[in-house]
Amino acid sequence: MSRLKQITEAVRDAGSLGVADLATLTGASEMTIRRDLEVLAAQGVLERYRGGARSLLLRGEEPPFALRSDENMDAKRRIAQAVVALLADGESVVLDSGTTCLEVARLLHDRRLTVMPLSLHAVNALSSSPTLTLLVPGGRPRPGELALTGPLTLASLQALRFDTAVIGCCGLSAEHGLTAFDLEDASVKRTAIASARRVIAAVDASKLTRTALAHVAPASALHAVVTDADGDDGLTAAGVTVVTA
Amino acid sequence: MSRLKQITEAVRDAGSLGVADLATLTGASEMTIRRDLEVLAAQGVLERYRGGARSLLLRGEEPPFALRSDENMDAKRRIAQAVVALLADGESVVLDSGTTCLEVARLLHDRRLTVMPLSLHAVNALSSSPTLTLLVPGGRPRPGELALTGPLTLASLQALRFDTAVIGCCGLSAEHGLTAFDLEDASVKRTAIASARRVIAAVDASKLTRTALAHVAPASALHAVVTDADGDDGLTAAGVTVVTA
DNA sequence: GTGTTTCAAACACCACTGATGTTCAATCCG
DNA sequence: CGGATTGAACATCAGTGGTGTTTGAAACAC
Repeated sequence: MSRLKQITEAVRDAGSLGVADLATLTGASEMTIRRDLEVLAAQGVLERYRGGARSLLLRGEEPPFALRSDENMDAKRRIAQAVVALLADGESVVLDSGTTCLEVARLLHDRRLTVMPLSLHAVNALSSSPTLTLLVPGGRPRPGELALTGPLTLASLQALRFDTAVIGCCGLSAEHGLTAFDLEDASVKRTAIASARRVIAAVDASKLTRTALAHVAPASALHAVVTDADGDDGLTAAGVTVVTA
Repeated sequence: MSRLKQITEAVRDAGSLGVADLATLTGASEMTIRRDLEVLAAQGVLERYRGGARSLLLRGEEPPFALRSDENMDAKRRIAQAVVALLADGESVVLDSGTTCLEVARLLHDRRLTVMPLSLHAVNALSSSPTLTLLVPGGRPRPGELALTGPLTLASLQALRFDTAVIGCCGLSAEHGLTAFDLEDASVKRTAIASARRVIAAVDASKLTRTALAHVAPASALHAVVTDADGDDGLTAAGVTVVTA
């Protein structure tokens, strides 16, 4: 686990912590801790005060992208591999934001597809590909996440029809369907789903038990769910194909 | 001058050249030359054959972005500084693609503005800014250049009204107005100009004598031209304010 | 105001990365 | 077949980013 994440969790659990405590905890020098706290404060994770920092992370809120990106890497990579196996050459694909979908993007680099990623991270991962046709949606990128949202994004999606939508999410259950932390994001996901003939959800197992604030779509809107553990949770009963990577 | 550019020009001037010749010319080893040629072939600059490479660069065609980006850096930076000095806080700005405008983007990082860049390079330069509101236009990024073009880009521009358009170009003269190498690019620039109240052209002196294929707008459509040398070329007579950086 | 704590800039250090050169076996072309 | 060319593998080296230490300044407590 990276020191940044270690600090984030320690401060979140304690509410607030001193620089010296964090130095002891991590084994790093106080100066390094200060530099880390500066980074985390810039990300909005916590708030500096003289001598320490206090957490700004609320329950039910998502930790910032930079801290999630290297979490569960192997699970995400396996899920991504299973997802790209479901895509046929020549297809047009809309690719959601999030760390799991970013792994999917990395695997698409040499494929022959038309892809519209909904996050600038994925756009950057794909912009050097000579083989695929890249379509960038308009929109306002959310800081850190770089997920595109807003009316320009919705308009870009509504102007097109895709063969497949690959959707990541923050929560998925048979009962509550697909849910997201951010309202704007949810509306983008909904529009992406509406403009695709086939919908694949890429969800690591930790999301299968969670439910987030914003409702995106019922589980029945999904054609396939790719996940890394066999916690089915009644999705098969709801008529969804569950693929275990 | 970078070795890549040196190789590009040598091959362009000779039509084709051997690996050994290039090694002697640049002072690098043959292996390094081969690796360079591989890079340049991937950029579409030249074509490999056993023992050497042949140029693919036509006259009147633009060398790829990666080779232009470090050309005339100081001139570009001075022009960019003069351009940002013309922008007031709170303004909404559409920022064209190209290397000069990328320098402008770098200087906007800490300003308070609303910016829509027309190239992914500029988007990346600005995506970490906490102070400005970044709007990404939709579109298809052109390889290398990463300039956004196509109907999605035009639609994004037409949906908005900007205070100022900062436009780069490939050629500018009082007689032929603003011109660009790429037809799609020209249509994007034209739309950007049409959706802005004020138009600033950022043009280094080498462009003031050149004229490219695609017509964008007459010189009279520009409110100000920022350039690095005082080669006026009759622009002032055409009613354009010329700012020399 | 004074003393203590905390902070940030400056510098040194180290690991790591990316670019380059060298070697050598495989490959291509005449 | 034979010489030239190539690309893979390894060694080397400079540049970079992250970390620790020092030191003077700033902030806080009294």
